Amino acid sequence: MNLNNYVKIFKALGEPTRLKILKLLSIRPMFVCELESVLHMSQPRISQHLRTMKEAGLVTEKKDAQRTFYSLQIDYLDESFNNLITFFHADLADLPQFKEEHLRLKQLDSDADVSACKEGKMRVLNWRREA
Amino acid sequence: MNLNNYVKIFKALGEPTRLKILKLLSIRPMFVCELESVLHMSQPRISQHLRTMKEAGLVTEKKDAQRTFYSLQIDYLDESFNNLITFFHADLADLPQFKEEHLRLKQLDSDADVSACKEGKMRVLNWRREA
DNA sequence: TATTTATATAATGATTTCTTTATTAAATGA
DNA sequence: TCATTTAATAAAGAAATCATTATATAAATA
Repeated sequence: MNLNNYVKIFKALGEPTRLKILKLLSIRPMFVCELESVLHMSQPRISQHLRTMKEAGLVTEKKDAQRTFYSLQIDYLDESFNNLITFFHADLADLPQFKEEHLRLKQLDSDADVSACKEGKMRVLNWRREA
Repeated sequence: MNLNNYVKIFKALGEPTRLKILKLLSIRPMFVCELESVLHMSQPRISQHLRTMKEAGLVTEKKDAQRTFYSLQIDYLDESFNNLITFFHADLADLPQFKEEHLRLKQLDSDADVSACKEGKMRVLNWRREA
């Protein structure tokens, strides 16, 4: 899983209306109009949040005639949590998206001049002054 | 833990720059200037994101002379994940913040007229038409 | 077929978020 | 003391997000 995926999932979770919807769906799958009745919120508001969560993979939908039935994907949520923890435990060298950062961190940890601020003497090799 | 807490934590996680900072802090605690060097990002940008994450409880700081040393609170992250899963498994009746929703859901599940849209005949008791 | 129902989508405005550019503050060192 | 280093904070503008109102679409029903 890449960074953008995590951003999508956690951004979807970081909003009070969406958390309320998810809590209700944790009880049982529901139609949009049921969420509307229980939450006392407008239908577009609920539909738009459901779309965000669908795109994040947190819910799935199933059409039933003109209604739409939404289900919480608790397993995907759980898996995403585990993946993020794994991501934090991963070696930087194994994360292609952190290639540059990995190189610079190695420098920082090995090269006294570059590590600079660690010794309180950042002077010369500050990247802000390069090119 | 209440809803606002979850919002803070997940909002903090749902942003690419912050995820990158957290990944670096997962390797070892760092000074702001180290993050700056490794990420090649401006100091205020990093400091502001660190503040957001500190307020969410994801990182802690320790002053060392004029520098600040930031640490990832991976245990708190893990605990928060578990808490959210527990929240989703909790009985609605046990969540004071969902008192109204609990009542309305009981109605929905028991009262044919109110459950309305489930049967495809939402007509009379739509909350939008009340008062 | 015309109307109603259920939901999605679009448009708008208000608020929030993010980044940059200053500025401030506190500790260090010449 | 005066300049430098490190980091926090403030101000400002651009972009994204959220809720509302309005509209569109598609299925169900009268």
